[in-house]
Amino acid sequence: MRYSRQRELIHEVIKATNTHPTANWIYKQARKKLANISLGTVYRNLDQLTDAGMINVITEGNMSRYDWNVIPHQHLRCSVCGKMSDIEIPDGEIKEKIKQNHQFDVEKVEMIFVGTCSDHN
Amino acid sequence: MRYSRQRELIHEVIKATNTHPTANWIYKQARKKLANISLGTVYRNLDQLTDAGMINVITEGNMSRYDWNVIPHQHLRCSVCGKMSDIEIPDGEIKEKIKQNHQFDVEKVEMIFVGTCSDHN
DNA sequence: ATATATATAGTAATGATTCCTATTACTTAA
DNA sequence: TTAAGTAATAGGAATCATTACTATATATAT
Ligand SMILES: [Mn+2]
Ligand SMILES: [Mn+2]
Ligand SMILES: [Zn+2]
Ligand SMILES: [Zn+2]
Repeated sequence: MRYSRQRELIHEVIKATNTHPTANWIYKQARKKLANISLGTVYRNLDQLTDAGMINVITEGNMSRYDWNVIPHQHLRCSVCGKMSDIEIPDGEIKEKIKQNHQFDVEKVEMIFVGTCSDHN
Repeated sequence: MRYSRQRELIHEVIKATNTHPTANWIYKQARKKLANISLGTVYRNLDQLTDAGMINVITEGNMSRYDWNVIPHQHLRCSVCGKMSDIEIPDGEIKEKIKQNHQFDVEKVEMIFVGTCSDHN
């Protein structure tokens, strides 16, 4: 994967937010710095950055969301405002139980807790 | 929601499999009994059955999958063969901790454990 | 049996994502 | 410092899941 200004910019955009943005949001931000970057380029680089382990992708729902935080963690999604926030859940014990009870080797854990965030009391 | 032969058939198709099928798979099965049922009808009824709590929908990945089992449970997805199987994870304790630590009311828990199933040893 | 409203089939539209291709721009080695 | 060689890009077309539209059909209450 050789250097490109576009990929660096896309990575910077993702690193600058905690909102778990969509590809289109990243595209719009990137265009502010590089007026004619294309949406295809954004998608291609998001895939490459994901494959390289430099970002994470969250595939729940009808649109993928991207995350600069590659340390394993899980998410709370508010069904009222749509905000997605981080939560740490230790999953070593769960993985071990799944291995024992189902003979299933867990590589990746995806938990989404849908509910109402503290902004709506 | 008034009776229709199409909705009954769609529900029957879902109840007859443990594969967590997609809308298109359900459509193809349904056509075997009702040759000109339309895909739009399948989608509309899947939504209605979901809203009525008669089936569940799994929204991980790029296609929704449907589940006759409405008792809360979670899923293992094999990245080799794509098979999706059920797993029971007690989540009451997790929900309580999320409430205390994040002031977030969890309504729905979606966990997917991606890995390798016992068919590939 | 009739009226009313809901559901359907068939088709068009949408929206996210992927694919295609001529051109551009990193990178490496003379 | 050039000049390949090749990976990456912009722009646009294509794909695929899902949703919207609409004229017709059907369920259900009276
Ligand atoms: Mn996160
Ligand atoms: Mn299930
Ligand atoms: Zn909220
Ligand atoms: Zn498998």
